[in-house]
Amino acid sequence: MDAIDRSLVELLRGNARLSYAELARQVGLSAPAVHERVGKLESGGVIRAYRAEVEPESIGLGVTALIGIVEDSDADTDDVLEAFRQMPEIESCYFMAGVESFLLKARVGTIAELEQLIVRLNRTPGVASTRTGIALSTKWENRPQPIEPVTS
Amino acid sequence: MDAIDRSLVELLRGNARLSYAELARQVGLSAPAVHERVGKLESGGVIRAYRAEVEPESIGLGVTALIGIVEDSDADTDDVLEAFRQMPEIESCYFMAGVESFLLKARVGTIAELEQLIVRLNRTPGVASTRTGIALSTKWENRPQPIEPVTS
DNA sequence: ACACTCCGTGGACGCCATCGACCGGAGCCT
DNA sequence: AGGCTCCGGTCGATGGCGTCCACGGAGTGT
Repeated sequence: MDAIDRSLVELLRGNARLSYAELARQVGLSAPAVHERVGKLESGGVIRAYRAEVEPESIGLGVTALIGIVEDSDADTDDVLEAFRQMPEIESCYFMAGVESFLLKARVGTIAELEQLIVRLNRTPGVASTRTGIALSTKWENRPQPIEPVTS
Repeated sequence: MDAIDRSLVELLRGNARLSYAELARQVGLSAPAVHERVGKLESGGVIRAYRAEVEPESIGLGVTALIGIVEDSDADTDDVLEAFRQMPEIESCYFMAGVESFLLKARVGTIAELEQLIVRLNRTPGVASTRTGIALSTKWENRPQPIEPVTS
């Protein structure tokens, strides 16, 4: 993970569809060298995936909610997690410090669907209570921040 | 935005680096047809960007926090937003219903940096108070959910 | 029926991805 | 020091891909 690798990661975070040839020009290596480096970043787990970022409304997901979860004192956290994993509406899941063990980011089409999701969450074994906040608008999301040149 | 467009969006959400030729095979069209459709999805704002998803720890961003912001009663929301926009640590920014006007997802390298960020947030004109939750671990993030075949 | 538009196909051509061969420097053993 | 090995790069070749363009059929309004 040297300076060139960091440049490659930064370039691909900005535009995942850059060709190897273009990446090579940007970092001053040959295309095969870049190909190999990127391959290692992928198999080494640094690059997890390449995703198109889509306007949620246009795929029928206009409602974004952030939901805090309080667990029962005797809950099995792994089971709760597994239940959440089965709910495709939950796009992100953080295990948090604090009273609320989890914070979920969920996306649904309508408020009615959100209601159903919350009911399902509250019914989930191990879940004591939920607290839902609705995002009225998303100002930005997953903005990549420039990589600080830390020598590691 | 027909069924084929939805397939293309779904394929690219799963893997943004698929070639046009491969997309074409998957949806049963020719490569130029796919090229044109994807171009229209991009310029029409449906596809906003293509990003590599990176393991945050490996780029020195091991600490994730979710921060709720309460505004002063006389705050100018646009100014507050603009101040947030200047802080690269803030990866996502949602305008929320409820007492906390904003919910921010921030990523920093260390707890010390988080402390500095919180201080800066509290000093920001228009910000009355902040409430920070620390993510101990990220179970998953930005998992794409399958597109429901809504006819719109 | 005609013309127009939209959206696709097929062909062509230059660039790109990817493989294999080669090469030079770093580290190490003798 | 000399030489071995390994790592990681360049170079060259080739098959596939991206992308432009000309063409054609379905649907539509006049």
